[in-house]
Amino acid sequence: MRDERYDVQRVETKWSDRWQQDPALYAAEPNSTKPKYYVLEMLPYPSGALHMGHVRNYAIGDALARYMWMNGNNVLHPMGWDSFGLPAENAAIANNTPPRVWTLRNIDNMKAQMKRLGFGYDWSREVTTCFPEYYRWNQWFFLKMYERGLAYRKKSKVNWCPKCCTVLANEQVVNGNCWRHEDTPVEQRELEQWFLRITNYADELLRDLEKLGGWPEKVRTMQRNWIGRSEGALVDFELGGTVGPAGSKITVFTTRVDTIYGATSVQLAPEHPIVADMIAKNPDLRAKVDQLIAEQRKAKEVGDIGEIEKHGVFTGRYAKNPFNQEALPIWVANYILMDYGTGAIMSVPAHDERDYEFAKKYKLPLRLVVLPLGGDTEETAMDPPLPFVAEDGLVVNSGEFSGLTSSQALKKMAEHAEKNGFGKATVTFRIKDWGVSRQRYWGTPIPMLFCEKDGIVPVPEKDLPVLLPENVEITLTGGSPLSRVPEFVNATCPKCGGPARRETDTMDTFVDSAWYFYRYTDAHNDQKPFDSATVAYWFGDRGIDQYIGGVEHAILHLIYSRFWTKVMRDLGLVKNGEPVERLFTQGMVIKEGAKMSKSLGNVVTPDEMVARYGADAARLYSLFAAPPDRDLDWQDSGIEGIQRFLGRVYRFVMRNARPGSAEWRQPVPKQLSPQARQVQRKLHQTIKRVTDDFRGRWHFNTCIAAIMELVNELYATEDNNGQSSSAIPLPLLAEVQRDLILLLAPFAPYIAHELWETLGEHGNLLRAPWPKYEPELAKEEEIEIPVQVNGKVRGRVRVPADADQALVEQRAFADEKIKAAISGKKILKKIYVPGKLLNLVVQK
RNA sequence: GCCCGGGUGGCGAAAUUGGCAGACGCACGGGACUUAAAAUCCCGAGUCCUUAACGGGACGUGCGGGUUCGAUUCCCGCCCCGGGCACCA
Repeated sequence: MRDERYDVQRVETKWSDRWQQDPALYAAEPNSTKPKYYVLEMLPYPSGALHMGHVRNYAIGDALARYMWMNGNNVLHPMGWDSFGLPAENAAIANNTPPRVWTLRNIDNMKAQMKRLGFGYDWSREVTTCFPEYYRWNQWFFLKMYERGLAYRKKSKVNWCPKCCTVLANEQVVNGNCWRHEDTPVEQRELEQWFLRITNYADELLRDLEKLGGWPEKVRTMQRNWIGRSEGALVDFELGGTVGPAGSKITVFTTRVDTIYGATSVQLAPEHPIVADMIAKNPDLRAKVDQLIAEQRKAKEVGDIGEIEKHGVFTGRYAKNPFNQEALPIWVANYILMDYGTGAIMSVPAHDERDYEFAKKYKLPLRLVVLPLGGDTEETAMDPPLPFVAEDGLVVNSGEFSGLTSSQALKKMAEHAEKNGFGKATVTFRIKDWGVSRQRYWGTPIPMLFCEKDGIVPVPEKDLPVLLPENVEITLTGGSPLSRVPEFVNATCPKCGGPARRETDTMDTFVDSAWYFYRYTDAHNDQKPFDSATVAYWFGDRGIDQYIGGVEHAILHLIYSRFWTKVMRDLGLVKNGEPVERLFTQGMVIKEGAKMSKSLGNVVTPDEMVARYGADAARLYSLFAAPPDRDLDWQDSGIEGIQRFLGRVYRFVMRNARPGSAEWRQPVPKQLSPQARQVQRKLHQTIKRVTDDFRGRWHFNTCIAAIMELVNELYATEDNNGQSSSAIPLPLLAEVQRDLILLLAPFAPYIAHELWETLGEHGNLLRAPWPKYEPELAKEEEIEIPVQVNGKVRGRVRVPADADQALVEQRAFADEKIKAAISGKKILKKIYVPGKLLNLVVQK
């Protein structure tokens, strides 16, 4: 009798070895006539080892890829390594190992882990971003952008992380701290930096979010906030007196120019350039302004700039409101930010919360210039509670604009300002150009030269790649490590042949991940980043069919990728305007309600799980324990249950497979015993549930639960000897086992392959057709209808599935419990929901 | 403060269109097998009250209201947890 215990390690290593000997197994097919499907999981940083979050991410993607293969698609399912980055340099210092060696060792280890976990990737397309074969195209794109004015150099205040010893993009600053060092405040430094003009695309990036119906609303909202489009007007206030250069003026940005007659002061950011001029003329101001700057910096560092106590100082100067020629006092205030708008505002205390608070504190006048629109009582209309900030209202006390609504006035006043040369309607964005220079070694060298004679000169395309030199001494201080490598720095100017100095900064690693998924389609092209026709095949008009990753990349990686795609489209390289059609963001893996971390000692590692329970169990549990979009609380006892379930599947098949029997491949008889019908019905209901979820909401936890129910049903047919009941004809027993294995295959490929063989199947399981759901066979013949009396269930009746109301009522009225519940009461109403329930409403 | 999620047994969760709340799994209890244990198989189980027992009853999806024959599901008001944004002018 074949009833051995499931030897997970034996079976999994057997198949793992077989799969590795067959590289074509998971490869996309060339010249395929099948529909294409591109499923992608976010590539990992090779930090050393996979964690459970990776396992969950890849288990979702791999299940989908396998489902798509089984449904006859030509699937592209690649994997790669986001392998530039600072941790490699830290490790180099700590272990005295070159970043390249450390990185490649990690890749080897993580790749072995992935293979052991059974993820089906097309390794022939593997992309490793730290290889010159890849990063030369980063450099190529950079040159293309430079040609088009999309890459430029400017001196600017930048975010500097003292731990990384490098610059951070705005996106990499979290609450004033470094995104990698959450306890390290970012410093401001003035540096010459390379920027990519993402702001050129700000409007399109915002607009196209509307097209991304396959993205989570949450991610779209985050991007919308990040882009931060705001319509308003610029208005010039001329400076009175002699401060500043002759004829100088302060330009304010406002979204509410309709309230400009209510302005009672002008407020400047402490770091506004004109403040420096004022200090020069009036040194008494310096101490106070310095204090405001300090307050602002401190608040930014702590991350509560939103709660800073408002302070300000009057400069003693006045500026002229161009609408009514009124001289307004100029103040410097700590709640005005230099990096938004123009760093200057007009203060309208009657119609702005912040201005109101400030004006109250410093006893500045309030002037009401907008009243509520009709509908309000006369009294509140004339005297609304202040500040009155409603979006629309009636403009009053505003010269020729009085009587207009706010929305009319916004337009008219902007036009008026433009006609008279002191302002215009404008749009500002919160998003800034992407600073890509990093003063680090382990990244893509920026392909630029500095020549004393010719200035900034791009490296000619034919000289790419600019190779990252080996054997570079790495320290975390003193700026770019490359600047200390003379062989690298000293170059020849391609224009004049004279000496030139090479750019020693490297690129932000988000450049690498901004376009890597295009490279997978044509990973070995040494003439171009990729062949456009090949990309067109895999991306279609709308991008990657399904992208899966963590929500932590909602703005950084995903906004850069969208930008890069639009640039490539404008370069004529791709046709799609967006990189990703459908995006899925999975939840985090936590343990005992907390993030897994070494300090909490609650880390569960994939290696440990594979060794104890096997890859199938680890994958299945990570899909079973919660719906994939929610956080998953890892419980060791939970994975034990999955292990038990896999053992049940294994033992059932080992006991009931009869591939040698003559009947094994016969068609299932039409006439079946009730018990056999029950099994057949359950099978088709299960096929429907699993298939529907793959096509729809991806609640794999309920798919797996459904498969468990099917297995429980099968166990219920077994007699005491562990033999399936003779009431189940062999052809049906064969079919239900085959389909069970097929349904399980996307989630637990190892056991599925093993048992597929046990069932006498020799073909490739990955290409076996997905089981077909037949509604007729899934149908119940008899159903139970709950009968309610006044909304409470008082009994149940069994009726044929197609019973009409009359029959249900007849059975209900014959039921003792129902009779008792309604005896002597008048029936007011009968509600019958076909196939669902009968509710009798009786007099109380 | 604003915008998204979420709140259901001892625990992870399910209920897809307003129709039997708690599928599936964990932990737990009982039984079978065993010299014994492990493994395995079977059975039980929301809470409370009641009954010798079979059974019966009430309550129950964060809280308070509402709509409805009927609400975990829809509406209004609140509380708590997680995430994002935040003097953005």
